[in-house]
Amino acid sequence: MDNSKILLVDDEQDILDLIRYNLEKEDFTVFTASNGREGIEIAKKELPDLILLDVMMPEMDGMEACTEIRTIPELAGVIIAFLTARSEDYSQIAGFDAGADDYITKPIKPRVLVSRVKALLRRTSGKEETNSSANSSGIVIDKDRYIVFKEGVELSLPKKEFELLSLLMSQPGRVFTRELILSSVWGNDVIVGDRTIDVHIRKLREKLGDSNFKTVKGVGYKFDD
Amino acid sequence: MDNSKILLVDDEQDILDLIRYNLEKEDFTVFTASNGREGIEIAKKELPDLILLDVMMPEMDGMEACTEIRTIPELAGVIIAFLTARSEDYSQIAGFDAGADDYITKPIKPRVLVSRVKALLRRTSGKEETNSSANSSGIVIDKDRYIVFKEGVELSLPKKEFELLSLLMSQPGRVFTRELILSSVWGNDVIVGDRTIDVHIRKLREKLGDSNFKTVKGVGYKFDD
DNA sequence: GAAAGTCTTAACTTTCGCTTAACCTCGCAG
DNA sequence: CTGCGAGGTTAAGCGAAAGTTAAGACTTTC
Repeated sequence: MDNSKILLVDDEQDILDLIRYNLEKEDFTVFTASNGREGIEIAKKELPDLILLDVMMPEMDGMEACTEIRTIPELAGVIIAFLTARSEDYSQIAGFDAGADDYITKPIKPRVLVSRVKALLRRTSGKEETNSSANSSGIVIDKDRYIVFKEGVELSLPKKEFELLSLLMSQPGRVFTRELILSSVWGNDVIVGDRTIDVHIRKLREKLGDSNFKTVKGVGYKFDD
Repeated sequence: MDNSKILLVDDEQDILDLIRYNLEKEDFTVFTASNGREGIEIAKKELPDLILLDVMMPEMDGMEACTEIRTIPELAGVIIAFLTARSEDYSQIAGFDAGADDYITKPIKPRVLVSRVKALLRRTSGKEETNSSANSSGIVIDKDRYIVFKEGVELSLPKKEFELLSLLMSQPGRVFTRELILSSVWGNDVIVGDRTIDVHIRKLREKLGDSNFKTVKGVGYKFDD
C-alpha cells in the first residue's frame, strides 16, 4: 500500500541522498531530478503521487515548476510540497498560490519528513483505498459509490458481483482460490454449490470484458490485464 | 465556491476571534468550539470541510478529538489541521499519526493562515468537482433554517426526513448502509423496524424526485443525480 | 380538544439478485 | 478412443430485500 511514487527535485546531491534513503526505507519508490525542467520530464513519465520540490534551483526553480505542473492534465491530482531553506513565512504565500499543498522547511529531519509525507499521501491514497482504484485495464471501482467505471462508462453491479470484483482487483495478478473467494465474499458459514462462483465470474466477464478474468484450472481465478 | 465551512476549536477566546475574523473576511463560514468534546458535537451537526484543532485544550485535547473524529463516518473526508504553540517538530509525528493533515504553528500569521487553509481546501474541493455537486439536482438544504429548496421552491421537511436527507446529501454519490443510516439518524439505542427507512426514503422520493435517491440492494441508499 | 402532522408498524406486493440443476465443452490420462 | 474432472453456460425458480399502503399511536398546533 505504501509503495507510492515520490519525485524528489533538488539540486543538492546530499539532500537527494538523505531524503531518498529515508523514503526508500519506508518502501516508497523514489525518483530524483536536479532541476525543475528535468523534474517535469520525469513527472510526466512516471506520474508520481507526490512531488517534493526545492524552491531554489538552477535552470527552473520550484515555483515555476510548480506552476507549470499544475497545467499538465496527466498530473492533475499530484500532490506538491515545497522544500525551503528557511521558514520564511511570507514567502510561503507565493508557494501556496502557485498551487503547492505543503511546505517543508530545511533542515530536513528525517522522521518529521516521513510523517509529513505519509500525511500528505494519506488523503489521496486513503481515498483511493476506499473510493476507487484504477489500473491499465480501464476498469475503476468506486467502493463508496458502489459503482464501476469501464473505460469511463458508469456501470452498477449487484452486491455479490461487486464484492467479487473488489476482491480480485484488490491484488491484480494474484490468483484467488475458490476457497478463499468463498470465505471472503460469501462468508465461512454459508454453503453454496460449486457452480455459483463460475456464474458470477461469467457475469463479470460479460460486463467487463472476458480478457480481464483468467481461470487457473484446479486453483481459482485472477484479475489481469 | 469559497464558502467552505471551517470549524475552529481552541480554548483561547483571543485566538478564536483572530482566526474567525480573518477567515470570515475570505468568505468562509466559521464555527467555533472551545474544547474537543464540543468541537465533535458541532462537527457532527455542521459537517465542516476543515477543522482547525488546537492541540492543548481542557476537557478533551486536540489529539484525542482528532482520533475520535477519524472514526465518525459522516466526517470521513474532513480535513484536520492542528494548531500548535511552538514548532515542536517531533510532537508533530504524533499528530500526523492521529490522522492530521497539516500542522500550523502559532503565533498565527493571518495571511499565512489564510493561504494555508486555501491550499488545504483546494485538494478536496477540486475532488468534489468530479463528484459533481448537489446543485445539479436542484436541491439545496439549509441546516440552520431546517429548510430545503427544490428548484428554488421552499419546502419544509419533518425532522427525520430532513436528517436522512442531510446525511445522504453530505456525501452525494456515496452509499450509506442501512446500519449507518440507523445509527446516524436514529441513534444506536433506538430499535426500529426494517421498513422504517424505506418509508422515509419513499417520502423523500415523493417530495424531491424519485431519481435522486438510488437503492443499492443489500447495501443501502445513496443520493445521486 | 379537535385537527393536522409525524413516525412507526404491519401486511401485502413486487422486484431482481442469487443459486441451482442440467447440460455442454475442453483437455488430459489411461 | 473413452472417461473423467474441472470449468463454462443457460434459464428457471426461489426468496430475501425493498416498495407500497394504510392504519394506529403519539405530538404539536391553534
